[in-house]
Amino acid sequence: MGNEINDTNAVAEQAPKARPRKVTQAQDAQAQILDAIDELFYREGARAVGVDAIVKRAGVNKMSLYRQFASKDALMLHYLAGREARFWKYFDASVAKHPGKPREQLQQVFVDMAERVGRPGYRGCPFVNIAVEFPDPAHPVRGVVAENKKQLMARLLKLATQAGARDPQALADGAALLIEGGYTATQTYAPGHPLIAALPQVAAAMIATACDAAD
Amino acid sequence: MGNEINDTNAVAEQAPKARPRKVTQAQDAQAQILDAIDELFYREGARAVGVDAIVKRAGVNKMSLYRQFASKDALMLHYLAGREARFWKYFDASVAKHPGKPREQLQQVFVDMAERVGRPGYRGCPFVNIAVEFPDPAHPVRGVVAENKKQLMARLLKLATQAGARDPQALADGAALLIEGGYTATQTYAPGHPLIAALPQVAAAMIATACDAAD
DNA sequence: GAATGATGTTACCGATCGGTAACAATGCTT
DNA sequence: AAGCATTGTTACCGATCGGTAACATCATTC
Repeated sequence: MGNEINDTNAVAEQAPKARPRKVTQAQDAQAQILDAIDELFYREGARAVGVDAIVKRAGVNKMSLYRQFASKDALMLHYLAGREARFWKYFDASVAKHPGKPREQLQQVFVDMAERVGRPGYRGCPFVNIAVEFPDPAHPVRGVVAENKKQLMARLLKLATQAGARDPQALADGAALLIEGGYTATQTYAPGHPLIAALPQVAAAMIATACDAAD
Repeated sequence: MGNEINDTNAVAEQAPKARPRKVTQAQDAQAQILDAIDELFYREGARAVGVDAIVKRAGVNKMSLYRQFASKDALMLHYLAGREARFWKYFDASVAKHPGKPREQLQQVFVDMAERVGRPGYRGCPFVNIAVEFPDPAHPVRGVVAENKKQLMARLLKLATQAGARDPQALADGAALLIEGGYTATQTYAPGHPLIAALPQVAAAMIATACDAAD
């Protein structure tokens, strides 16, 4: 509601010790912080990025950060929540391209993933990265990672079942391994490595073997 | 009242403080340091482990470390060299179990790997981990990782070719993706997750599809 | 206009980071 | 015994880590 932008640019009267001060709404600061960590944590790693770098990029003050978030751990949880939402947005978009055709849906997941992670500068799966950065399984971030992968496995199993695989769990396992492998290969090999481009074909062969009649 | 605490600068006259001092050979200290980093870097991550923790665990002095190694980066390179040797020892051991049978050799790589990485407390592929911890592709450690994976791909391609795959490169790509996926899944899922145990079966199906006559 | 609570700013905390200077003690060589 | 290089020890460096106290300034409400 209500008020206009504060005009801090009125320099008509310069008080001797009064310095123009930028006043930000709490929610604005929060949004800027979330934008900053989404970029910084992903690009450089949560462990490597300090709060000073975060506030600098967000353009807010450090105290503004700590009045919105309890700790850096809390920041990481918010970061992961945002990344998880984005992940499912991608996943659902792939599925939505082939309504009622689970086999094509599963295949499309790999096609879109290969396109996405194959781009130069791709930095890998944020869940994989943060799991590696925080080896302690009891660390809060590990819970978010586990939950994401658990739901992913459930979705894969559902698709494999709907696709008519003889052994749906086996196909879901294979798909899950290929997904983790595709993510990781972008870092150990390279985002543009032919291995990444081969991901859809490898998945296609796996799906075909699992679904087509053989025995 | 003491001014003896006050002067930390000039310690001229003091009682003879003869203290027993442990003297270690340089090579002994070096070996202890290498043992320490092999454990610490792998267990907690190279980024999370400080040199103070290293010298403490190695039982040597910090200066002894810096007289043997130029920097922490140099330590990480030594660590990776050791890990690479161990990796190829495992790989060659799997291959050696089936002389002259490339298809069984390739399969055995997955069987042994699943057993190894499925153990509780497994902390993932050291190359994957350090690549994630140091996002900058120009960092020295990334070169070691790239070289290891490049050689792995070459070995996989060789095995796939010898195994008579119709498209050896496709099989090698699939195998490489499964390997990366198996490593990573131990961290994002868990070392004891059924997904890891399913790795050999998934690989077996992939190998069969790639090698058995179809068209 | 005064009170009030939210925000901005500065300065600081203890701990740890990777790395080093300076010097005391040792062992080996001659 | 004397010299000498190597090793052990302490104490320290500047930078950065995550996090906070204290206070100045703001916007809003009474």
